[in-house]
Formats: sequence, structure tokens, C-alpha cells
Amino acid sequence: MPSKPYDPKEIEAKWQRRWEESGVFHAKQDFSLPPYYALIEFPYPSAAGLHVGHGRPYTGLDIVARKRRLQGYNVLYPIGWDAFGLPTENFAIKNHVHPELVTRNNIAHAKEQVQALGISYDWSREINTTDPSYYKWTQWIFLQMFKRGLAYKKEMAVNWCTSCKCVLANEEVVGGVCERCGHEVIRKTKSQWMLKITEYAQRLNDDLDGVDYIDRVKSQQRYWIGRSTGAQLRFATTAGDDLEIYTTRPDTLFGATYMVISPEHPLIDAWKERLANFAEVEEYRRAAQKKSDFERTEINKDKTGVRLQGVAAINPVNGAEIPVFLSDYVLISYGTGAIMAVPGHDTRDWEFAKAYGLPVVEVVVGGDVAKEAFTDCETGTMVNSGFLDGLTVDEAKKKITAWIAEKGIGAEKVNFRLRDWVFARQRYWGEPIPVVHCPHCGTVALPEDQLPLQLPMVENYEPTDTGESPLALLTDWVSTTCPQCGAPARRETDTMPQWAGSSWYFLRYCDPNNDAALASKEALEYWMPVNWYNGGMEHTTLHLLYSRFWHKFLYDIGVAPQSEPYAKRTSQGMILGEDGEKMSKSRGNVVNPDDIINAFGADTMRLYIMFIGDFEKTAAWNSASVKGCRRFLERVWGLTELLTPGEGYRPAFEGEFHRAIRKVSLDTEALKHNTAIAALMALLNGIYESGSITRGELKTFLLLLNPFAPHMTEELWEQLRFGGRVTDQSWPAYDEAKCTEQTIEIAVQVCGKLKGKLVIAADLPEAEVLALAKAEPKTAEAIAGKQMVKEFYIKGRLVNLVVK
RNA sequence: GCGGCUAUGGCGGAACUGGCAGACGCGCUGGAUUUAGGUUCCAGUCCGAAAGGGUGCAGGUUCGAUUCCUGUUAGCCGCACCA
Repeated sequence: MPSKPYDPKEIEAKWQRRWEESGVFHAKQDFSLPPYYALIEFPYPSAAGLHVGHGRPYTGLDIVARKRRLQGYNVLYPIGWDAFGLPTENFAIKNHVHPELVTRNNIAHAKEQVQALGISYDWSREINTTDPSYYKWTQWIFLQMFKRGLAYKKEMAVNWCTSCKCVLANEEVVGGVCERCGHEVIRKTKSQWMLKITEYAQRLNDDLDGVDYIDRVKSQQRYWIGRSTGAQLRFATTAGDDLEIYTTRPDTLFGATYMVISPEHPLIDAWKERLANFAEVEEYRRAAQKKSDFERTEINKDKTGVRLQGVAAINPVNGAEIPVFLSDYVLISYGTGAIMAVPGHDTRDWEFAKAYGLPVVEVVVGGDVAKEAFTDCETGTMVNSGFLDGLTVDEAKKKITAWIAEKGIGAEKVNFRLRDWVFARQRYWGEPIPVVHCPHCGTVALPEDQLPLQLPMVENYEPTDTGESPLALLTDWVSTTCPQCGAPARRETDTMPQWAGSSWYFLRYCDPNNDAALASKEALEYWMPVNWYNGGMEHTTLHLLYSRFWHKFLYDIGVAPQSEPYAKRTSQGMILGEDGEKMSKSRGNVVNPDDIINAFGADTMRLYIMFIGDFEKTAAWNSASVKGCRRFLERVWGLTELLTPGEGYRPAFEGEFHRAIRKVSLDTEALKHNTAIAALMALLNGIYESGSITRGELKTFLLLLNPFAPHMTEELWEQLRFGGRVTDQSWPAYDEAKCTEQTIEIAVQVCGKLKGKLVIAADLPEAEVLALAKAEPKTAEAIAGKQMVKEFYIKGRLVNLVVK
């Protein structure tokens, strides 16, 4: 009988040690068992360590993992470290410590913090993206892409962070500044490694239909991929060349009164000789070139442009000669870099037309094009459109697209907003790109037997001012020979972006020590796809999209067994500071999990972070409320004082327990850990009211609570000599029939207003219930002398009598 | 501007498929224990004396609406000239 007080410090250290020593949470190699793969996004080991927010997803899925193990599943719940990248490198430079050492220290600290929470990770499968035996396979995947033309080098304008001295992916530029450091991002033309994610755009979009992701993730990914259907068609010009455009509104072709091309459009140079105002055009192009994308967006609230003098386009439907403009509101990177402008039915074209005094023609009836563009496609009818007049927009689209095809000037076309992925960084702390530049053979892949291409240990890893990677300064490393012809050659000096290592890490967990493949076929077939993946919303258009792309590629080359890596995706809400603001060092509102664990214990910490509210919603930390969870655990600890013999449930509690088992079982699968805990609290209150608990009841209670508070439940189980350990037990079963109550309380309403209550047998026939309801004193008074219109009995809920 | 989400007591939050709004916890009030504070235990706690009224606001559908529909306000997140 434990009469000593609840001491989480001692208990938690003891059980964490035992779990580690016994390896009880290691996924089993027995592939005949039913598998369950739960995954959280592996953390970035930053110098600041973890804050309480990290505990939310870790604990949330830990509860699922622990429960699934008790249910007999072979559970894989792993963790590792996404350790390459700029924060570590910047920290290293600032403090004059090598990034490798910084990484090692940060991991050691973060690992202690995670372990203090008592998460049931399989530490035998811990991985680290900076480990050569890991990035060997990151490089290997890159080479497979390179060999199939999906990794290519291209001279292009890129986002350049002026502070990090490094290119950024489009996804990493937020509001015109670097997502990571907040400094200005400008355009810079550089030769860059790219990955052809656009080749997978259609599948990345369509395959969302087959996976169980929360809606906001799906809709954000769909929006980012940006699939649109329209038509691509050629306008003849007075210069002889055709000008090709893309439009989603081919129906408005009769309303096209001018054309606009992007400043970077190649036809401008071809037309140089014909352009009377080429100097002015050049001036505009130079100005546009200098601006960052963000400035271009900002400044062009007011549209600017230059009319090309000397070239006009011909509208194919009516032969009208229309002017061609150059404006930076048209982007070279989307569609064909040129548009037909329909000011009557496109807001941007309308604004431009107003600014330059261009005619506005109404071709869809429904708005007032003199006041603003009418962009609705649902309701309008075509006018001023020759053979399209009188049709709906949809009908007109079909007819004109057929007409365009018939004339041989264009066809229906699908476009995507998604761009190829800029896959190189001019920094030190990343995976070296395993290729060699040979003056004779061009860019040559390193033979696979030379992987991993190790990142050289260097003294100086600071970014250069030339825009090259610091690796470029290592003459000995850079100088090599061509694997194909043996001639002197240079190594690629750019490294991979941080997103590389995380694009496939979930595969490595399946078989983390394999040296012959990224993971064995058997292991992948057994574990994949991930059953449940939880992570932050901020990764929706980055890591989550990138890793789906890599996985589809690996599927195509026969490495991955399915084309989608994650069967289910959820996302935790952010934990804000006590002041309701985002936790940050500068605000001084960061709550450190170590402090909470010291003061209350890990079980209380786990319970509170789950009890704080809806898992998916943002929640503010509240230190004052934590003690409620500690109190609950103290009361559970005190149950031993109420213990009476008996292995079964007492009759009065049988239903209570069956309902609690059902509630906790279902709520945890729905990630509603808060209401599961509330149900356990309510059950505990009932037990205290009754003054006792049987051994059988306490066993069930401890099993239900175990996923939430694993340390104290194990300790009680052991002290009470319940036999074995909780981790060896089975999750309690419930009987649906025993969940229903015999007698129930129902409400009696008159015209929807509550009048009284009735305690009746659950299966009492409707007629008898209605009779009892009418006899209920308050109700009888309310219906006296009135005419009964209708009577409702909602079984087990209420009676509503409608009178007049 | 576009896309998505949210709004419930003093606070965090519950509420199945349209069926008793406020479960559970914090806080607060009163009482018991204690020299006292803390802890623990008991009782109470949406507003209102009551009738009644209450889920951001205004309508609608319904016997019945926190839940469905229309409009509107406020806030959060994402995207931002994608033709």
C-alpha cells in the first residue's frame, strides 16, 4: 500500500530509466504483427532548446502510440534531428564554434528535454540528417533525380537574402523578406540547381483526394499548386511573329482590346529594330529588373507600363489591330509571359486601361463595366461577341475553345502556379551536391560507390561576398578528376537546402542502419505509409509538399511501395505565451518545459498540455491552471486508500466504466485528448463520491490513464502488485450494450420551453412517456385548457408538447 | 483583394447526426480542518429577487438552432498582379 506522498521526480526518473533499459518501446522486427506508424515532425535542434509548444504534438501522438501498443499493434514511433541549416551555421559563426559541435550540443540538450517528458520514442532508431551515413542517401536520391533530368541547373533570377548571403526558395520568402532572418530579399541572376517539382504538379494536386489530411492542409496545398484550366492561343502581330498568351477566360476574347507582355519577354529583343521607342522600353525593363518581387508587387498598386510603338497585335476573332504594352504586372514565370487584356472583365486589366485611356468593351452582361470590371463567371450572358452572343460564360468557353482549335491557333491548356524548386544554397552547413563539373563532359554525377560525399571539415565556414559557397575556397576539395574521362574537374560547391534531409526521413526510420539501401524493401512494405503524421501548418507548402514530391519520385523508380507517404495528416495549434502572444525570447514569455516538469512533474505537464483545449486550435499557456492537473493526479494517487477487494466492476459503476472506456478510446483516436481527460476526471469524482474502488476498477482506471500519465500509472500498478507492467497489459474493452443506461432523465418542454424533468426507464414506450410528461405538474399547468397541436418524443432526450 | 478558420460564463474550454447550453478544469464565495498561511475536504458559482433572458450582431428555416441558411461585424492564419 503506498501511503507515501506522490513524488513525481523519483517516480519519473525510475520509469524512464526502466523503459530505456528494457527497450519496451522499440518497434519489433516481427512483421507478422499489425503495424502502426505514428510520426511527428522531427525537431530542429536549435540553441534555444524546446519550449512547451513542442510537447503538444509529441505528447498528442505519444498517447495514440501507447494506446495502440496496448491494443496489440507493433508501433513505430520514432524521432530524430533535422540538423543541417542556417540557424546552426549562423550561431556557429557568431560564437566561433564549429557547426558540427553546435549541432552535437544542441541535440544533447534537446534530447534530454524530450526524454524528460517520457515520450515513448524508439530511441534505437534515432536519426540525424547531418550524419554521413544518413546524407549518403539524401545524396543518392538527388543523383537518381539528376540522372532522370529532374535535377537541373538553370541561369535564372532568384531570391537572394542580403543577410544570409544565400538564395531562397519561393516558399522561404515571406512578405518580401527572408523567412528566417527577416532581412530584405532581392532578385539576383544566378545559375542554380533546380528540382522539377512542376512535373509532379498534377499528381500532387489530384492525389490529395485519396489521403486523409485535414481540410485546411488540402486547400492550402491545392492553392499553392494552383491548377487552372484555360486556353493557350496565338495572336498574329504586325511584326510577323505570333504572340502566344494563356487565358482562363477565352470566352472574353471579343473584349480583348490590348495585349500586355512581361518586361522579360523574349520577343521584345526580337522586335528591337521595329520599336520606335526602344530606349523607353529598355529603361522600363531596367527599372523592373532592379526591383525585388516584393517591390514590384508593392509599387504596382498603381499599374505602370510602356506601349510598344511599331508593333500591334491582331485579335483573331474580329481582325482588330490592338496595341501591345509592356508591364511588370505580367509575370514571365507564369503561362507564356503574355496576356490578352480584357478590361471589362478583369480587375487588373481594367485598372491599366483606366490609367492609359484604353477602350473597355463589355462582352458579358451583368455588371457595369464603366465603374468596375465584371469578373463573375457564374451568372452573365455573352454580348458584343459575334457567334458567342446569348451564350452563358461556360457555353462560350467551350465554343470558343473549339473555334480556336479549329483555326489551328491554340488549344485548351492547364497551368499551375507551382514553380520548380530552387535546390541549392551557397552555405557550408548542408549536404554537398554530389556532382563534378568537367570541361569535357559537362556536369557529371559522382558514382554511387563514392557516396557519401562528405562535407569537409574546415576552419572557415563564413559566407563569401561573391555569392559562392564557402566550399569554393577549399581548392584541394574542389579540385578533383572527372569520373567519366579522368580529366581535371571541379566539384560542385553549393550545398542542398535544409528541406532535403527532411524530404525522406520517415523512410529511414523503417530501417535506420541499412548501408545497402535507404531502407530495405521489406521494411518499407511493412511500415509504409505513415498511418498518422502530425506537424505544423507552416510546413504545408514546404516540407509537406516537398516530401510528397520526393516520395512520388521514389515510388516511380520502384523504391517506395506507395505513391503517397502519409495516410493521415493533422496539425497542432500553437501554444502562445501567458500574455496571449507568440512565445519568443525577445518578448520574454517563453515557458520552458523543464521548469514545469521540475515544479509539477512530467505527468502533470503532459496532462495539462493535452487538457489545455482543442488540439488543433491555438491556446495560451496558463500557469495557474496547471495545478488542476496535478490535483487530479494526487487524487488518483489517493485511490489506494479507497481500495476494496474485487476484480470486477460494482453494478453501480459497470456502465460508468464501459462508457469511460468507450469515450477515452474514441476521443484519443480523434485527437480529442482534452475531453478524454475530462471524462476520466468525472469518473474519478464519481468514485470518490462512492467512497471506494475495487481492484478491477482501479486496474481499468490506470490503464485508461496510462497513455496520458505513464509514469505514475506504472508506479501504482507496481506498488499494488497488479502483476507485470502496464506496458504488458491489454487496452480495456468495452461492451456497447453495457454503455446504455437503464434509467434516464429526460426534459419536458412545452412549445420548446423547458418545463420539467422526468426520470424514466430507458426503454419505456413512447405513449407512456408522453402520458407521464403530461402529468408532470409544471407541464400539466402549462398545457391546461390548451389545444394539443403536436407531440414529439426524441428517445432518451426530451418530450416537446406543442399547444395553442 | 482572394482562400481558409474562429467568436459560448470572470478565464481555458464542453455540447452526438438539429434535441435539457455551460461537461471538465482554473478562479471566486461561504464553511470545516489548521496557531496562521498553504494543503485537503464540504457546499455554491451564466445573468436575474422572480417571471424570464442568454452562445459576436441582424434576419430566416424548424415543434425545437451554439449547431443549418442569408447578411453583417471583429479577430486569426495562409496567399498576394498566377491572366
